[in-house]
Amino acid sequence: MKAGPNIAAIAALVGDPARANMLTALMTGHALTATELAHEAGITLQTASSHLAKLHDGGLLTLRRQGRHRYFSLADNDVAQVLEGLMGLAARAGHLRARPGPREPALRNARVCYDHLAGDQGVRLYEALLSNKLLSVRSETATLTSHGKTFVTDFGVNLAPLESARRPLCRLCLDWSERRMHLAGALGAAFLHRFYELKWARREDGTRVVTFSKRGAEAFSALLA
Amino acid sequence: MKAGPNIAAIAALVGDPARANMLTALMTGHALTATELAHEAGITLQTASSHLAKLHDGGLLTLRRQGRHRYFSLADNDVAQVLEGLMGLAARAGHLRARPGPREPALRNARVCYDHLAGDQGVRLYEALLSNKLLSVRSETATLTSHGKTFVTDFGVNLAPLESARRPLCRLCLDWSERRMHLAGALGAAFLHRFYELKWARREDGTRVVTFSKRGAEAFSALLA
DNA sequence: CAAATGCTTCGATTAGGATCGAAGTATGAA
DNA sequence: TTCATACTTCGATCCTAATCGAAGCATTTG
Repeated sequence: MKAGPNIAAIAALVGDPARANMLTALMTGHALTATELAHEAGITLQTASSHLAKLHDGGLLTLRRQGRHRYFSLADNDVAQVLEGLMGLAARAGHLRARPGPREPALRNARVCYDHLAGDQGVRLYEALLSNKLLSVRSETATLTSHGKTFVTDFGVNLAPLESARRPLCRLCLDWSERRMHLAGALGAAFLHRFYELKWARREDGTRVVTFSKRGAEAFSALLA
Repeated sequence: MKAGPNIAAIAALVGDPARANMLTALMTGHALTATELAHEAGITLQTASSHLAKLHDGGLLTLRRQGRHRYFSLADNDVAQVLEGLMGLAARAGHLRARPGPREPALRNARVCYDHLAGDQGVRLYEALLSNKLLSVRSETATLTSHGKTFVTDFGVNLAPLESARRPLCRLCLDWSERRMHLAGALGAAFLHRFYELKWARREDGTRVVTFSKRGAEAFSALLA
């Protein structure tokens, strides 16, 4: 017997197909109700309720009661990151879902990872910030340079509330498709939110796919130049 | 049904206690035989054989036949990283192993993560390299600065074979205990190897714990200063 | 208040897979 | 060739946990 945390319990939680489907659905970053998650996983409400209780007990989900609804979401970005890691291993092992479908390439190009942009475009954003010296990396949390702060503010993101919040401003997250780092944390979320706001991009309903409009893609490229 | 890799299959592999024990044992980075792993997990050889076949099929383990032994090891650092991530979630959820024991603090201080140094000391090393500008981070793979190359060579690491190898020289890895980045990749492995060589540190038998000698700890601190 | 919606708990069924004994295969040593 | 070691395969057993129907609880709406 070895010392250390018991990973089997947590992994077993993710290891059930129904639960894995629910967790995958929550990777959009949206909070979903028990009913929605049951539908997503293709099981009855009773079964879903039991699964959700387990996931909640295991610390993978947070629960927000609102009226007669119970909204579940991923506990935090750490959970999302482990799920992305598992996706990486699964993709490599060739354990792709039944039908890769036409969405697969779109998913690799740009997708929501909990609440920030991942995929090829997510990596592009992160790398551009680095090479333009707007971001400097040190330990897990990157920090904005003074140039970076100006840049972000000019782009229309209000930094003050983000900086005072408990959540780290900049964090790094590893892609399963790109196998490279991209920007997470409050700033990562703020960027994606601003892209939506400017109508540069939008989320495909019920999926993690993010599509850039023609104008949005051009503006995005110009921003990174 | 969502698009994307099937994480349930992989997670289920890790989700069985016997298999999780084997994987945890392999986090030392040492290759182990089926018999050793069976003993480690507390199961018979037949059962272990079946589990190992599944882990191998799932791409989590690599197999090296040597004589009448079959040596299993983790497929690569990606697998180790996901396991570390799971440990982080498990530790947080309070799902610690039966008895934390006196090894737990030692494990947090310094331990082997696949083949490089993790824990508090691992983070110290990484941060010192960064703040002394011996290492610069960009995307997932950090790179040695020219000062860094001199430093590493002076320390007694032969860089040439590492640089020409297929394995990335510097990679980053996230701790479950420290929740911070530390140095992995060929260079991370080389550092740990050199620490052993200089007798600054040694591995506790059968565990992931790394203990620094008094002289070793002093020398290590001096190196990072 | 009653009715409807959203979710949980209980109980019974069922299926998958973890386990080990026994027998079989492969490699090495004598 | 014979024996021993290292491991795999087969088959039977057993147990956990996933599942859903039915009933119960909570909250909102009318």
